[in-house]
Amino acid sequence: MSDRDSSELESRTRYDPAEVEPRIAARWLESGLFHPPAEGTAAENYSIAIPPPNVTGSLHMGHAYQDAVMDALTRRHRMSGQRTKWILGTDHAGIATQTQVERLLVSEGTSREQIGREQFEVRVWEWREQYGGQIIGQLKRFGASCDYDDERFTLDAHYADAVARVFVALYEKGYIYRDRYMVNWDPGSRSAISDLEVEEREVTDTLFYIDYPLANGDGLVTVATVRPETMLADTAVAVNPGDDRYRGLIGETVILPLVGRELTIIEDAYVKPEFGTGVLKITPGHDPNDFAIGRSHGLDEISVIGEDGLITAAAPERFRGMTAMEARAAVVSELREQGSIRREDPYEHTVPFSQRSGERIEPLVSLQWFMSMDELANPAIEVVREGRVRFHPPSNTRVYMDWMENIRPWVISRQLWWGHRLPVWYRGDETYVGVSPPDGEGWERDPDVLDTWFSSALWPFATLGWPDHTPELRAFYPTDVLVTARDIIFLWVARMIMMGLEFTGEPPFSDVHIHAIIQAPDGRRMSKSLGTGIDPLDLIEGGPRPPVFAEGGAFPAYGADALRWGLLAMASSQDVRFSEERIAQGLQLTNKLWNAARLILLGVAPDARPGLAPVAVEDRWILSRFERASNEIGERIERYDFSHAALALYDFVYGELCDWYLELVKPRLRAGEPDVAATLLHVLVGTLALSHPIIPFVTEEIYGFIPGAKGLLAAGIQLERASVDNGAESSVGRVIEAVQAMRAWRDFSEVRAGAIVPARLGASGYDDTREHLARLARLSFSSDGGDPVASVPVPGGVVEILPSAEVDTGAAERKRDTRRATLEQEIERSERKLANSGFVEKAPADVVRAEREKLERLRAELGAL
RNA sequence: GGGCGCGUAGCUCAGUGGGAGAGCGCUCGCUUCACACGCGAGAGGUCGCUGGUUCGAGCCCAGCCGUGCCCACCA
Repeated sequence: MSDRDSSELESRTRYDPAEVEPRIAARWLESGLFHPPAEGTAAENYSIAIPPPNVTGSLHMGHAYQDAVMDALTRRHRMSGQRTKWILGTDHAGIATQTQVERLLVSEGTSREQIGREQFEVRVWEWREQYGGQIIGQLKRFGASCDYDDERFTLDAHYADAVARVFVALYEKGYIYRDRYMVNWDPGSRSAISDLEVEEREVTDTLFYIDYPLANGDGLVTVATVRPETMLADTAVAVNPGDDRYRGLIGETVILPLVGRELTIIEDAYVKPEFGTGVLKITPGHDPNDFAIGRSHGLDEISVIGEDGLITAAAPERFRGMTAMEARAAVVSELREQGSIRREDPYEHTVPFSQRSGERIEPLVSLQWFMSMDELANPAIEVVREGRVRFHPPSNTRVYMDWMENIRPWVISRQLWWGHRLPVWYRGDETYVGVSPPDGEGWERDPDVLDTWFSSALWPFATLGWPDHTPELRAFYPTDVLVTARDIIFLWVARMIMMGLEFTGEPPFSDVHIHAIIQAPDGRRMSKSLGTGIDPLDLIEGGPRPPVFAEGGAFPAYGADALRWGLLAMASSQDVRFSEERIAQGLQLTNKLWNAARLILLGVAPDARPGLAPVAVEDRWILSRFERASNEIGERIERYDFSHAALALYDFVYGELCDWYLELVKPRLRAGEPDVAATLLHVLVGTLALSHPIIPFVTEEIYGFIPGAKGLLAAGIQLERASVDNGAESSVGRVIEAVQAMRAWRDFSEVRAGAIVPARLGASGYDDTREHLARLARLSFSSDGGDPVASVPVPGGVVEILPSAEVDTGAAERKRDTRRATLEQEIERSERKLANSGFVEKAPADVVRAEREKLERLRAELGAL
């Protein structure tokens, strides 16, 4: 270590992430370490494809957590020497991006319709130029070790070509087809959307009971509906075939009020006799159930509500041009006037809303492109069943299977302008589907674009150059693991598996880690619109504490390491509340590690090097404990159990390395013992390497000060392994217990904190650690002296406290009484347990033996008092 | 309606059959030459409720209560 290093370490008494992290991030990026050569095979290499964030989005807490997980995995594998690629890119995010730009246009007093499609696309690309780099910059600041030299975008020319090829191939196989069918129409985005983009919300509507007179004038039937305006499109009335009340009416006709159309009374088992009146109006044009019934009975499909949300020419003249809600009011008012409404009840139920626009879904029959999923689903079910793709935790397997086994066709066309335009052209009745435009005159391209998730489904291989047989594809596909939250298992994970199998013959990853969702501190969803979001960058660099926190004020600059550690530590179950305390704990950990390193690096000789040369029992102890911690943390990470890995790391650094080992060896370090310097450096470097995947910045920074260290810690290091040493563990474990017992006694007995207390060691097993006990408990051992004023039990015997001015005998006496009472209680409990014949006969022998030994110990201690 | 979770110290959470733990907060004591974003020692839980299995239950089983999320075509 140079003098400059030394004086720098001397002065930097606190770890300052705000100063360190940007500097380290820059070194990583310059190193080229994150851009692996496209060599070897996917089996020997390691790769993860990032769930591509929206191109114009910014890093939110979900990303931060997910990226901490992926980076821990990526860094760990890279350090082990594998070629490791974290595939990076962004998603064009059709509806989301288009909506943002449309909002901008509105604020400029124009609209996409006014400026036209071509100009609109220009504006979106401009928007992308302006905001597209933001999240990438944030990932760099976060320390995510993605391959930034190889960034993809789902609308790149090559990617677009892959999308078109997939479309054409599936069309040629007959899986993709055009059809008039009922879809979820989102009036907000004026597009069809898929079932997965719809969410059900509780609303209170009015249930209207409306009389439909029989055509023969002989009475009427009453139907119940919450959407009276759709009656304008009724094409039948249905009853349950087993419903005796209406059996005689089947085949009869009723007159549709306000319209006058004759409707046949049909029978269908779907109708629930107990609901309403047991008579259901059938509106195939505006209700998914009615649509199905209509198709099976061959009914007409009338659309009285158009894609613009207005009443169409299919309805009576006087309703035309009204919005659906206006039409409802008009219909109800006319029905009321003619006395056709028999009842109105408030009715609570769930109705579909668009997740995107938040508007109520209008089910419509529409001409759209669909994709049949059954053929693709079967192999995707098979790979999971065979365990070639595994979910972690495994409970998600069932969620996946249930959905896949009941999969329905997917509406893939969207009436948007931002996205992959369908590779489809029309001329009169002709349809042409191909990757390039058809020859000849008069062809018109389909204006629609594909659902964003269609292109996302190709992500793991389209990013690597598919359909070309690139070296990247060979080296990094299939990827190893997919890390995501459970909300996109269907939207994305399932579809990637299906597409991967169909087009590459292999599943795109072998493991799927479904991680916890971080909720706001108050338990609500973290979301910008709810005001419950927390910006990860505010935690990293310091920023205002948002209103979800009661305290207010500003976050300190915790740094990316603290955020990463905190997020990993807090998230074990499927939902977890955000806890700022955990982030603060992460900062403590980085500061602790920094200062432990300062102690070691400023204490050892300049020519000291890491080495395995344990001489004292505590050296063997720390090496053994490190070995265990290393194994445990490694296993936890490999099993996607990041919270326990993070907590185990904290426990090792605090509870073993700093609290005990460093305290135990301070005298030897000051004395300049070369062996202890070697062990200290060895353990320090080992700890840095072990923690690097979780807290990369501070570990890299410290590594730069290790004497003789070359290159980057992120590249991995060679470290000789020690072995577990049970003897050393038990010997040091014993002295730790003894020190704690002595400190507790001192505190209780009100002995002055700094006082050295004369004592006599009346316990065995301290041959190697007698001096440690004396120093850490501030005792001065002697072999003579008068009667002890107190006797403190420690493992293997007692420490007898000799009279001195430092010890208040009254306090010592109180201590003794308390201890006596505790001992008596515990002895009674233990005796009772051992007197229980059931326990002695049935419990395992070692449990019983341990209980007997404990009882003896307690009795001996009581005797000594 | 079906499924997946959760309910343990004031707060956020570990703990899956043999004497209740961590971090933060709180109390007491320490300006001990790595760190006051520090060190040491404490106080504080009938482990949601009720039954059951077991020699023994925070942990296993059943039911109930509370709470969060996902899926689902009852007008």
